[in-house]
Amino acid sequence: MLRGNHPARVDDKGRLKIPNAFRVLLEAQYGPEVFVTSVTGEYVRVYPMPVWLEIERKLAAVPQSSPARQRFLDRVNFFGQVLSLDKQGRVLIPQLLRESAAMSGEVAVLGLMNHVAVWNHKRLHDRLFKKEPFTDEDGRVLAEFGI
Amino acid sequence: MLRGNHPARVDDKGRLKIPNAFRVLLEAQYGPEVFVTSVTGEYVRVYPMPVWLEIERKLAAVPQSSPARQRFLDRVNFFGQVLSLDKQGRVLIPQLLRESAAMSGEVAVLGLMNHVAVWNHKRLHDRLFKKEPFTDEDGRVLAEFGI
DNA sequence: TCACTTGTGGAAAAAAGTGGGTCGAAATCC
DNA sequence: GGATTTCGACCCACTTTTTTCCACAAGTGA
Repeated sequence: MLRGNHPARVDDKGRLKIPNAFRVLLEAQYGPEVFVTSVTGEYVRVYPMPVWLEIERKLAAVPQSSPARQRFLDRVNFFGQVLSLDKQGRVLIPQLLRESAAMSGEVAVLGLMNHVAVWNHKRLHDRLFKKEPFTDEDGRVLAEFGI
Repeated sequence: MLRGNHPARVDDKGRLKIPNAFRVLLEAQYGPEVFVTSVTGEYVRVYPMPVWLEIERKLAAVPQSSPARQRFLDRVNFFGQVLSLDKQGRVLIPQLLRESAAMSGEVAVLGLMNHVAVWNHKRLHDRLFKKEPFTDEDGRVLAEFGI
């Protein structure tokens, strides 16, 4: 299970090094192939191929796709691509994603159980701590779960 | 059960020595793996892995995550990492936490039953005695509980 | 004082991450 | 169509970081 944030960087060629802590788990459990995509273009998600196939299966099982669901799928496909890790454990982020999701320089690779999300570090930090400052509501949640 | 404050220090390499009083209890009851995180970046919490998994389980059980709760989780994940104690009973605090939570030099390791909180000593002291001076209200609480 | 535990610092080894270079395929432009 | 450029795949070598291990210092109690 993938958890926590391992910082990484996207180099000038657009290659993202998957931090080893994640890479080892991913490869051991799911193999070298991944599906890279984004819904909003704000950040990128990297799914191990088997996990992505399962998601696809679920989506296909829905009998009549609503317009919203259809649009969603179109978006995912617009940005989507099957990739595999190179010998150094890197994936080449497609140009389209690099631009919209600001995949360059410092990024945060977040473990989300069976896949990872990749954010431009600054973008995520601003979002979590500047745009959305700590509130009383947060305090309540904190107390509720003892975190 | 972990209680009280054991001072410790974070060395130049960012390694935090878990005071032995805590370490022995932690390892004996939960093993060497911990989840280190923070919500605000102000201070750090170190959970034995089994304890953290239990919290995760509880969080997952909440049916519809509110935006507040989701944001909260994102924050925890942003600062989080799975680590394990080395042979000397130290954990390497991730850079991100070292910076935001001022994890260097003297720190206070506070026992909170099933996990510990780690504060920069000065920061905690200032907070408790300068920013939040002792008030009549405190006196009342003190009397109420006979502390 | 001596044995023993706890905490500290740092060297050496191993692993992880980084930066390019080359080559071939595909796209682009005369 | 042929020359030129761009881009991605693959590979190699270097640098940096992390881990592991060892040894010593300080503190404690008998």
